Amino acid sequence: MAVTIRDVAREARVSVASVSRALNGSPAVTDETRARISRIAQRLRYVPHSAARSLITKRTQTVGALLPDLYGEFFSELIRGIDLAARAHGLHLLVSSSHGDADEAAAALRAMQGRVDGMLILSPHVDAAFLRANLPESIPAVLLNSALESPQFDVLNIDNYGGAHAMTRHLLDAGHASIAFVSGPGDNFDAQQRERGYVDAMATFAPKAAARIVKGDFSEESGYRAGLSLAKGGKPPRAVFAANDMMAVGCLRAFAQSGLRVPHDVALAGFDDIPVAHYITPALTTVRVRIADLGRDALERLATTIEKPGRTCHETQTLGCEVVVRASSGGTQKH
Amino acid sequence: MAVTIRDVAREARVSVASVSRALNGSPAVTDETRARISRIAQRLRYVPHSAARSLITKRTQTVGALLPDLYGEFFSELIRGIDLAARAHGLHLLVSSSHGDADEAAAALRAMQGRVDGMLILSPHVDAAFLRANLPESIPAVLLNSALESPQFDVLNIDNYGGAHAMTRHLLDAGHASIAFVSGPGDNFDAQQRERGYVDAMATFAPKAAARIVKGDFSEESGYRAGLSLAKGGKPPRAVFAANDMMAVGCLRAFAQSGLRVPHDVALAGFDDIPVAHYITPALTTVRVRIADLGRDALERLATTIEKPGRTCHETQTLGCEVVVRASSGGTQKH
DNA sequence: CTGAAAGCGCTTACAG
DNA sequence: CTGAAAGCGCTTACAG
Repeated sequence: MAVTIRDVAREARVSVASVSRALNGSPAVTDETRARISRIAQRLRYVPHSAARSLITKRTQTVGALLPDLYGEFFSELIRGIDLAARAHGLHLLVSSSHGDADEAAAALRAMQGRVDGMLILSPHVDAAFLRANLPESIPAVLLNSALESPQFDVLNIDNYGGAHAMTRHLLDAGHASIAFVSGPGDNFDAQQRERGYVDAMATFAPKAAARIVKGDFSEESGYRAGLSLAKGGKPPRAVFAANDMMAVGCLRAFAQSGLRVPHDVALAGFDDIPVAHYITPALTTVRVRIADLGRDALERLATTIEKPGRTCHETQTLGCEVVVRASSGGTQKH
Repeated sequence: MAVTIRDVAREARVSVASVSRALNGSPAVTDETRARISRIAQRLRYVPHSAARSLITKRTQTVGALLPDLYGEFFSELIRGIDLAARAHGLHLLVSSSHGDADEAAAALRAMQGRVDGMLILSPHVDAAFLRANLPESIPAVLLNSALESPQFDVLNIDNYGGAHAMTRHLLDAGHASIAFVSGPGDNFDAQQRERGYVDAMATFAPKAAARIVKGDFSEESGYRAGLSLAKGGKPPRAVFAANDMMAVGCLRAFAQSGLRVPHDVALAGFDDIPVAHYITPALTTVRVRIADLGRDALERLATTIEKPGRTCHETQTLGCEVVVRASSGGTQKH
């Protein structure tokens, strides 16, 4: 049915070995033969059977991305960055997401085994024990946004701490003496780091002002509730720094409803720089994370590891963030 | 290195054939044997080599998604829907995007060949000739949002026409007698359909009012320019219907800058219902497209075709849209 | 430079 | 119910 290497060989009156060599660029073939074989392969629309090739080369030319979810701008940007870099390396991309719990993530990891030459893993369920149990040692992997600091793995993180630290400092520098923080889910790595950044910056640059933290869970709704509680409290802070943009959007709604004007009565800042941050009124001051770059860098690292399996030096790398000042913190409205 | 079926067979003191049968649920194996083999396979962490299996079964348990891009909410939602359904069917998902031109798309199609059991194709470069040249007849495929109406393929479209028609009618019903339309790129299938919907609805329900079309290209910037030209024109329309939400956002900016209040002076509507539509002020009236559902339906169709290759009846199906009334058209603000 | 042959790890008629 | 054997479509030492 499908045309195989034998069909090409027969047509070209050579052995299948020669066809293989010619098409794979082996030097042990005359240019003339190669040209003739190539022409015939093209005419026959021969495409090598990837499974057969994988079986013998032990390579699939495919990388897997294990993600907890596919919802929202963060993941689409991440995949975009990965995909772009994968194309550049001639690698296919297998995605697997929607893992509600550790068992599902483990199953997904197992299902990918043998189908990929390496994996990009971003999952809240991943810890050292999970990886030992579910990831064969032999398969190259890069962990994204992981608390894990093991010499066993390559880890690529966003500088949540530095970003939050810088934002807190920026708000203080802008003259907002009291800053409240709306935190993310307690078990979320990003959320923890951002909170630490806020707390430390407060301790360093405003040692007299008390840190004030209201709990949220990254959802707009939780930001709304946090905003209401801050607005109703006896003494609203001069600035509110939400651990992500969606909660900042919720705060904004709460403040508007409570008669607090942003930035006049209270400055507001978020984290992530999702598109909405730019389009709401007032535009949201936030910390920009170059998510596509994260995906690209992760793939580059993985590709390197795949190509040089001998390399044993695994490192943890952190990608910088950038404070973006917009109207919500009273700064100049920048694009 | 990796554990193979032979290792399991040796350990269980049976033939590889029995291991294969036991693990694949063949009835020709005693429950006892199966249990023992399963236990051993598990202990050894045996995972069947997918390439070897594919080579003989001619199945990869993988579907490919060919997309022009991965940028923005539309594609992330689409992939999310596809991924969810794929998981449910036990299928892996290979994504391939970023095809700037027809040649790149063709190369991507070829590269996927042999790696997937079927394809989901969404590409502006795809037409009948392209598919004839690059898609083997034998491989099941579902086209998304394609102008192609061929009995050769399954096609799944969004009801761009119906949605635009309904929105236009809604605006007219709400009392906005003059409606201007900001069009999308001329060569874009969605854009064409939306424009047709607007034009036809105007002709039917407001035969005396002239249709008024300003060119855009789906970008926020083009919407901004269109908005400026409408605001500056001698007589601004009572309502503006942009062919997508991003252009509506641009219009809003232009109107605010020109001193036109929305919805008081001019009503505004978009198409897509991206998240931003909900969060801008005033919230944007728009046409909601259930993109994740589109992805899911497409995968279901593909899975059906893969499972029953005999089915020759290919059909074109259209997914309905829904008018979402928010503050920008003066309607009740609905969530 | 070219070919015959082995072998990658599976599945599945075919015997028994 | 179980096993020996063929074969899926490739690549790559090994000879020549």
